[in-house]
Amino acid sequence: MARKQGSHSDITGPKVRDAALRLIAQHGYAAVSMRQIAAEVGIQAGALYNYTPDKQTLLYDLMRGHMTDLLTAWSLADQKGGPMVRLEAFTRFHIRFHLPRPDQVFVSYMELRNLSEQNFAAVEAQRREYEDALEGILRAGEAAGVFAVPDPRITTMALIAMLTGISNWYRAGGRLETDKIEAIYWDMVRRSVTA
Amino acid sequence: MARKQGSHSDITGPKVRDAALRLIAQHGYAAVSMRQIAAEVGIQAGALYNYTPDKQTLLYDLMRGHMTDLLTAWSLADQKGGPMVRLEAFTRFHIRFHLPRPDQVFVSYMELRNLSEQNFAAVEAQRREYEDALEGILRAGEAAGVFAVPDPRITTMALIAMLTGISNWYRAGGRLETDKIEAIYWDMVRRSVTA
DNA sequence: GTCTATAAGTGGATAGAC
DNA sequence: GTCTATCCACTTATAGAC
Repeated sequence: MARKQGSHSDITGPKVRDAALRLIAQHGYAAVSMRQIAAEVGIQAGALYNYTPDKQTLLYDLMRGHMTDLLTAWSLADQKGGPMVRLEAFTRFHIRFHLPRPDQVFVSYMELRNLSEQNFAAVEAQRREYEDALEGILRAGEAAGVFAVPDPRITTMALIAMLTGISNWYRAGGRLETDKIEAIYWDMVRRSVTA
Repeated sequence: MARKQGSHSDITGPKVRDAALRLIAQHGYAAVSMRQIAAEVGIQAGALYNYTPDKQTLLYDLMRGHMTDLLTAWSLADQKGGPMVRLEAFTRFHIRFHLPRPDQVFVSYMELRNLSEQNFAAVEAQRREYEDALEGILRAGEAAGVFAVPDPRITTMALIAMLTGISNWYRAGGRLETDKIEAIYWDMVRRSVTA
């Protein structure tokens, strides 16, 4: 189907988000200008405002979208079964989901303070929902006598920090395959919650 | 000893660094202006340049100073003894050093990308030195048969991420005492490196 | 949908008076 | 050592032509 010259909203929209994500991950939200994003896309700065009402909303959409993707993917990956099975599923899921998305991880953990109060609250609620998924698994395991976890909330924060920290050093094509990384971390997670 | 009016370099210098640290931790390096820092100190923006040649150097001094303090403190806290003793010392030291310094931790981990290439290399070398201290303990324990650590480098990164992550949720005066937090994390660390 | 032009304001940094 | 005043590059966002 023929399309009018200059009408590219269906392709330019994603390009704007991609460029914004890459540039913000590299330089930070405050350090990136709308002109830089526009230049990366190949348009003028004014045209960006066809795709976002303002810069703040652009950041919010990136972070909100990442968390929504994460929660949706986990709801599909969550296993039926005992706490040990579910904890292994969570561990492997977290690694597999985050490793291919270094820019999203970086932006989602570094730019929280640049969200407006309302936008921060919304993203924080999503993060809490994800943390609660792990905490629920730990509590189920503690109740079943499979885990020895004196403080499930603290252990949740400790495990998520440990797993998310992979993104600080992992580089695609590096020394270790994803499978090997999963195995090493699952080993540590399992040992740290069992007596 | 009498002092000339308006001559306050010995007190203004620290006030500039304190204000910069607090503001950068809260809003981010790129989002904080020299005018804001000056206002926080109670001077005009131009006077800041008596204490730093430029904004970049101010950030570098904060991060460099924090890492120097960390390395110096660890060199004093490092225990003689077996790997288990030293690992516990490292774990408790890391927590005790970082918890009272939330702003330094935040800035040192979030603003790396805003350092110039040279400044980044210098800070990164200090961070590597600290990581290597832990890695050395893990390797000694593996060699002695005390630990079961298949990949000491990965375990180093995992443990530091887990411990540093405390700063993401810890608030002074919260539910848990520092001693209790130390105990919970040392328990997890110990279990995760032993078979 | 994209462009050019522009409004209105802020950024880091410097000069020179005191 | 601190001030005021200033330079000028750069910021987000909008208006209106095409």
